[in-house]
Amino acid sequence: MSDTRSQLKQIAIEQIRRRTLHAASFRELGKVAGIKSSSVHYHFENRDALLLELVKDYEQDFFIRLEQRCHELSDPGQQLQQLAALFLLSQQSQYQCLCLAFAAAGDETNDQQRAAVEQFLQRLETWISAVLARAADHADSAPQLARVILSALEGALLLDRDQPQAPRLNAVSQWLTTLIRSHSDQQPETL
Amino acid sequence: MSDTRSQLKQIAIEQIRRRTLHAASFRELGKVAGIKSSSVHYHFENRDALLLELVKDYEQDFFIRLEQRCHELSDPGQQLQQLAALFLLSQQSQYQCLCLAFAAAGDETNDQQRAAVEQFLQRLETWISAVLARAADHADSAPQLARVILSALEGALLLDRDQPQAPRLNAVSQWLTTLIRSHSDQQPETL
DNA sequence: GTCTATACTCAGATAGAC
DNA sequence: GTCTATCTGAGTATAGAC
Repeated sequence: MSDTRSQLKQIAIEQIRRRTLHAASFRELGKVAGIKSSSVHYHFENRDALLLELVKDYEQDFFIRLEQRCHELSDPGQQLQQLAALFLLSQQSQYQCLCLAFAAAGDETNDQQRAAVEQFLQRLETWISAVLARAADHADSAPQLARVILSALEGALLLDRDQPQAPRLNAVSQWLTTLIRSHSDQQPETL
Repeated sequence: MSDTRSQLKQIAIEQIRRRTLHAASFRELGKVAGIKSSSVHYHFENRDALLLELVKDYEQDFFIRLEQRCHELSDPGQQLQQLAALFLLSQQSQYQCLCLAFAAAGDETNDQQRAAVEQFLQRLETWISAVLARAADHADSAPQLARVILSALEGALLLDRDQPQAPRLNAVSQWLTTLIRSHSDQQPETL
């Protein structure tokens, strides 16, 4: 699977998530990988093609990890916490959400890339909504609440950039637990 | 107040909020204003100085508008709705939050600028928290809930970029009304 | 205040040698 | 696969003419 190629993709992801989309230039990728930018062009048709590939990979990887974590969990509240844990882990590693970085880049992305980002967001919204629907009597409001939760998680991750204590993301994570508690019957044991 | 200077600042704000921080280059500002980039340098020491000025202006303008809207409102629920309305208006005009654009720009900003952004965020958090504290019995959780609300509003605004229907931001706005309803005694009249 | 001219750097992309 | 060399265009910034 072409070692250099996948290495370049990994470097690109790091640049985007730790810095900005803009920072993932062919020159920079080459510099980090120890080759010239012209050699990077050998592995990818152009920059836009690479970026699109990254978004699609990201969606795959994200949901694989999410499902792995929720795999043997039946409680909706615990599943939501796993999602929050994924965001908290990301924050601790000083990683942004790749898709949010794309969203923030605005017209520096093309239509295909924007569509791929939107697909990721809607898939995650759908996932959250399905979890909520199983949690309580709020089956009607689940899609709406899912949008709020996604917005809060993504917003908090971005706002807590350079904030080691992650005050916003922790607040969101904590809020999620209270949300589920009021939606389901079970009592919390130890917090 | 130097017409050209304030015009350049206005153009810069538009570039950042409609596109990205990156799009607010001296060349671009000059092009839109009809002068050369070297002439832009006459009005601002350098780009970083301009950007810092913009963030400080933004904080001022934002809270002036917010206070104007809440001026003769005593109900906390209505005040929160005015905040949401500000975000919805922004979305309709296809404007991002300037501070979120800075946050997303990561290391393309300097320490001073990041500090100014963080100051804006904390001031808004404090404002929301104060409103919440007056709303109900949740005085303890007000600061935490304020962080969730701010994250949700900012996140939704960014996620709904290029989404004319603004599904996330509308969901957040609606969620805010239910929040207050359950926190206060009064019944909603007409939505 | 604005211009031209210039210096330097960075970006994407391609041609052709090895 | 990677290199050098090159083109084009964009960015910050400065010096000095008008």
